[in-house]
Amino acid sequence: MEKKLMVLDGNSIASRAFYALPLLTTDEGLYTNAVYGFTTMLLRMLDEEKPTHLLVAFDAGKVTFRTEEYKDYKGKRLKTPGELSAQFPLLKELLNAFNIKHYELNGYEADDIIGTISAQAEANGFTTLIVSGDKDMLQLVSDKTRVALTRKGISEVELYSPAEVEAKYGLTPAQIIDLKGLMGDASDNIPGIPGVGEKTALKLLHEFKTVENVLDHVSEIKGKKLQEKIAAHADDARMSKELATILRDAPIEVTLEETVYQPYNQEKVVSVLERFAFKSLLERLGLNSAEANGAPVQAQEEIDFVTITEENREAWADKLTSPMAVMVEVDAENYHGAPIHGISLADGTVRLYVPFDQAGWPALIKWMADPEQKKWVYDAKRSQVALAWKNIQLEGICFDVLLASYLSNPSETNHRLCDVAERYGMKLASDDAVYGKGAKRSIPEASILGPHIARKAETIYRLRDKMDAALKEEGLDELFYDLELPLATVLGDMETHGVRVDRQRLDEMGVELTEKLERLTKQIHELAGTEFNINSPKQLGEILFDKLQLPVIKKTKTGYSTSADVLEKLESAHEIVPLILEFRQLGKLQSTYIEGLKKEIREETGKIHTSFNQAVTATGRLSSTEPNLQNIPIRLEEGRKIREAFVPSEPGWFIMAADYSQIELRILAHISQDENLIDAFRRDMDIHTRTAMDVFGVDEDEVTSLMRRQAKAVNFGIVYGISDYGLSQNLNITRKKAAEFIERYFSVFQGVKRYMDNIIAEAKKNGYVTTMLKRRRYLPDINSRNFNLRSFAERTAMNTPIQGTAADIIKLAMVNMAQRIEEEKLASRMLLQVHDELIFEVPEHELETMGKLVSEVMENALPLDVPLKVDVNYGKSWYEAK
DNA sequence: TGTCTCACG
DNA sequence: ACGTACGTGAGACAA
Repeated sequence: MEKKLMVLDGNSIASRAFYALPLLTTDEGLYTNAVYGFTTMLLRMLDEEKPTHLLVAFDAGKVTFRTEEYKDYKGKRLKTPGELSAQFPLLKELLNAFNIKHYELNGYEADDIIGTISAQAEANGFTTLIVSGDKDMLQLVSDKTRVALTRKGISEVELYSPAEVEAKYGLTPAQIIDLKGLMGDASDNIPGIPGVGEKTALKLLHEFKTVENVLDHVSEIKGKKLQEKIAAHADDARMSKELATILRDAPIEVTLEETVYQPYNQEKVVSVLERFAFKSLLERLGLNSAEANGAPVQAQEEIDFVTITEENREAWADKLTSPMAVMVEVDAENYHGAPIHGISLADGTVRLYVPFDQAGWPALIKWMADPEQKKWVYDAKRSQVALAWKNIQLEGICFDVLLASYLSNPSETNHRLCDVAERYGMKLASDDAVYGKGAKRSIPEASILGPHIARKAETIYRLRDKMDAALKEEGLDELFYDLELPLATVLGDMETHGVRVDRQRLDEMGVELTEKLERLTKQIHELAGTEFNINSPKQLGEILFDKLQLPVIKKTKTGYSTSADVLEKLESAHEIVPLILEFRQLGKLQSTYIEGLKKEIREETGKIHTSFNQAVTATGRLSSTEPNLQNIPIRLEEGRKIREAFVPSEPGWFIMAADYSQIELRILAHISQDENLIDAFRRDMDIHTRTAMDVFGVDEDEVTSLMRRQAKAVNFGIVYGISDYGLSQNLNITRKKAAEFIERYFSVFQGVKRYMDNIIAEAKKNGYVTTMLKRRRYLPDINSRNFNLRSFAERTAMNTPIQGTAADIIKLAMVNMAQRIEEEKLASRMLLQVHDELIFEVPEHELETMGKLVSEVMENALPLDVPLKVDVNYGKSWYEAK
């Protein structure tokens, strides 16, 4: 059998885990986050790699041969925090329980143990995988030895063979040492050459291969300053290289035979995991006998219910009461026109299951359509729309478990009924368990299906009071009852009505695009000198950067980046590049919008029926799927033409589009109370021009188009939670320049600055931020010691109240609009929402009324200290409504 | 299934 | 020094 050694860098992974995870403690007061993170990583790698031999290497003590040589080695490193160092004994205890060999050697680092054992492994025909968070390890990569580096804390690893090292750095593994020699390593206090960072070091190595060779050819290096620096620090470079070199022949006493990975004693492992309170790991290893092995399906309580038949239904008619939980079991993910298995009902005493062939039960039809009969459901819109396709009306919904769960934590992606139930201490079999997953999905026999659906209604019934209390507790009840719940009905009506799409128009555009794409394909293949798949980033990268030798601007995990911003920088480098950009643009139109949309036109109605998802985004926005009608092209004219195919569903009608102007910046003005920003909007100025005037200190007529463009980018940045790096990327300017813009912005808009500081402080204190309608988003990483996680949370804290309040406002406008259309008995219909705009179809004689009504309702949805402004346009298609 | 790319606000 | 703009969904490719 093939021998496979896995070596883990104990110190590196444990400290990565420590900084990536919150500081977990057990009841006894043990800190365990590093141990926990290390263990999950270990188990994952064991699972994926299935090694035959296994070793964990640790550093030993402060004094190593490297400190002897260079007293400042690791000199500036912050002391290991006590909360971390206390975890190493625990980690070793856990490794012992798992029967995993660990080793440390006085005077040497874990690196050297790893370097030595892997050298021995290579000599003995092993393949080796080294797991670490330290890039230095890449120098050990070879045909037989791979390195897995942790990414994003410890949640991912990136595997390196020689090819990946080459792809990422353009270096051989051995040259990694030279890289360190030149650039140094601040965390280990290895000096390198001052002023030489990764970019310069790579450039030098691509040309001269080694540190020694660089030093021998100083005079040939471009840049006088650089030459001087290198000459002055030649010894530093030599020493740095030496320090960075991992030993392959340390005097270790551990042998390969000792690292054989053997089965462990379950009792010992259980006792250690229990002491550390690693419940999820116990479960993962199947070690907490009862829960992990017993199927949850059996754990749920049996309930009594009656299945409605032709014969017994008369007797149950008067049991349909108010309130009652209703579960409409729809067969498919996409509920438009989908089959329905059945409907179950529960009111605490009565429990009914109505197979769908009994759905024509007159008492039920009447009860469902009666708005006075209160219904509690899971996913109101799904129930309403699926029934509407069967011409069954559902009214009177006054609780929705899905929406309640979403509001209680909009960052949660899983709101399945079974999981919500579990969070509230109840058991319910998952749909996956009952129906099967993927290819195995099937409808179970009636003796399983009926009880499952009946249990769902029962679960909804039991959840309602608890969830209602939870909503009130968090101040989310108004948002829920007055906004989200009524909105579900409005959205359901919009989806059911659908949008008329002119298939012929799409066909015509498709034919034109096909011709253009064929021409472009030929030209591109000719210029490349070979035929290849232009849609494959891999093949395209090879053509551009290997064959045609264009300069590499950016790389991805898997190879060269060929994204539009990279290609735009290469546009003048080769005539093939603009053709590829055009191919990409037209290809996207063809596949996603022409072909994609045509597939979504329903036979039954000749319309497209999207689904608005009301419970996915973390900010409170809607999203749209199958198809997504919130990303129909508009920015480029060729794409915008797609909108010509979106037409009214009645002859002679019009499409009307009403969009909020700068709603997010207006909200920012209101919540920050920035005087300058408020003034700008009260004067109804062009906000980007005004920003340019203030930031660049010029008069209105001196604002150039460049200045306005840059000011616009700054405004976007402000809304997103500004960072100098992000702005520099967007504007293609240096980070320093971007930082200057931001500083100048904040000196003029001091109220905005104050808001940004305050909202972050608030988030740190409360653990969440809120919108104007009290919608809440939790930010668990806001106090993280991991810079990346924390920064992300801070930007989110700045952005969410703005984006979320905009979502609140347009949702209010939608509910109000639907009500006004009904009250005023208008024929017009709301069709779509695209975050800051609403699309309607309107008969000619209602154009004037609707134009006024829409702007009135939208502008007054929520009064702010600045006016909200709405632009209304209409035309014979969505394209013309501009 | 994950990755890349790109469409929108 | 770290490595990023905020929020989405879909199609194509390559395992």
